[in-house]
Amino acid sequence: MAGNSSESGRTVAARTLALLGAFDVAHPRLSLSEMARRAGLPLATAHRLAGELEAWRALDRDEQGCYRIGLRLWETGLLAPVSSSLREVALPFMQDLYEASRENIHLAVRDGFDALYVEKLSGHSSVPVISRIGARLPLHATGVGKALLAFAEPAFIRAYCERPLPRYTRYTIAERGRLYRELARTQERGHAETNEEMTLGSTSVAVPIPHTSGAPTASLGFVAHSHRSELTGLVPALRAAAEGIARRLNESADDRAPGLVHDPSV
Amino acid sequence: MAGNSSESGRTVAARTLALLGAFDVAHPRLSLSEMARRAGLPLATAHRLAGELEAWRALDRDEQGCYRIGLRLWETGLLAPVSSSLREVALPFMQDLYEASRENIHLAVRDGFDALYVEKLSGHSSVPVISRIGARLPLHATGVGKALLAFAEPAFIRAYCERPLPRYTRYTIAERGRLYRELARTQERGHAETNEEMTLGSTSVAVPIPHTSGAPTASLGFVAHSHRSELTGLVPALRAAAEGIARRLNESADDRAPGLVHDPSV
DNA sequence: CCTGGCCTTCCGGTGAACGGAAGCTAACGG
DNA sequence: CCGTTAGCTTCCGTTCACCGGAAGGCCAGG
Repeated sequence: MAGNSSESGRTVAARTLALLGAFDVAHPRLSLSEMARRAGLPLATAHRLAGELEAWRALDRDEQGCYRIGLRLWETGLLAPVSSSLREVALPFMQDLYEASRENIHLAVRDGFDALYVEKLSGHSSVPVISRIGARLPLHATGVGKALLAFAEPAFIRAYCERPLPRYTRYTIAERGRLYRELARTQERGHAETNEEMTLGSTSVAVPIPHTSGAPTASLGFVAHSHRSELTGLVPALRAAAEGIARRLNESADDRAPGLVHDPSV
Repeated sequence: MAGNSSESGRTVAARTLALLGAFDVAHPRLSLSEMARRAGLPLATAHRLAGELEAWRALDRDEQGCYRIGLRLWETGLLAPVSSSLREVALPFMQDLYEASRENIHLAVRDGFDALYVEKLSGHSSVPVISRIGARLPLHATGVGKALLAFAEPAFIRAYCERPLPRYTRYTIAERGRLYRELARTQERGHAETNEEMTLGSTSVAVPIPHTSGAPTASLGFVAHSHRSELTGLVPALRAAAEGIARRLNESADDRAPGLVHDPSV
């Protein structure tokens, strides 16, 4: 920065992004002071930068003057491949699965050490689940998570298991050795299963969405009440959908290769 | 800025946001040079700022080095009220409507002079439509758009009609006087209808989602093939859903009022 | 080997950015 | 009515982060 910056070496861009980073699921609505405190910025600086974000509509203000994430940022975020490609392709398949089963359906990708939920369909008849679009849940205790983890590169699996494995219920597989065995079984079967490992009373199955080269980038799964045990019967349908999604994803990737840049407006 | 800035008066924050603004639906994937050109920035500047955006994961790079919107920006965008409140509340109602009708269902809000599509459900049996989550379509030629326009403040209606009204098909109501009459009829009926006004072969009905005070903030509508004329029969279901959504939205707004800031993590 | 397109790194001058302090507004209580 | 508190907004002199032309790298195509 310039001037009497208290903390040298922090760029304007980084401070601006820190303001956006002050928002999270528990804090989707912040006053200027809260935002400044959470971003670690002096009030006057936060005020100036927030003004610029507001002008671009990355932030909005409600009647009380509190800041919220703005429409333009939401719109821009929709351009991320995870939404514009993956979600777009997967949604019709997920609706088919929903109509056939009436159970919760999740689509997740791996991001760092988390399963990131990209889409979720659920009706009134399905079990209420804690997931939510944009939610991050652990790889070792969810169906979609285990499907992502079991088919990841061995080095990643090892790295994941080295870390502490939080326990959510008494059924969570929180011991390294048991998790390795569970992942090996998942690889053999070709699909992941969970039983009350994240939430008591819920059971799930999931399959990876294959990728042409290497580890899967996404996974697809059902969650239901644990007393309904026919979930494994839905695995073939799940696998067919996953393969359909993979095929469509590769097609659109090929589309892109020859032209490299097709830019109608320039 | 500092230094030998060619264009004075443009702040770093504004340039950073201009880089994000270089992306749109037709350009979700940009090389550094394209991004710089579209943002109106010198290459070296764009390179530096893009590096900061990438570090925060507001941008990602693919195998070829091209930039795309990053996961973190997508995640942050989900915190916008339009997604975290409106969409979350409306989705179960929309699924009910879909199961009962098997038609396309749209949820839109007004943003400036556009209808902004917030959510869309459609099955394989429904007509393919041009809408897409995040799409912007005109207020005078779509069902959800007319529902938003007809129940807006009179001053806004006048301002909208002053502007040129683009024509999309020979059925588009592109004349000011006819549009006024159509909006009056929409107000009396309490719901909007369109007939091939945006797309030949498609018809739609829509209702506003009432707001405690003043103009509706959102609207909900069906789109179907125009030869299926029973769409008006679905209006009561649509209206019931809109009222349900409005009630749930007001409840959650009330939750917020007493505590003003309920912040479990601080 | 040369050429063209694109990405990345370097570096010195300078004006945009910084943030403490003061002013402002609103709500509350005595 | 006025003192107090809490939060937002504005002001302004100092200074260092930013700027971007230029040079260097890299790759593919001729």
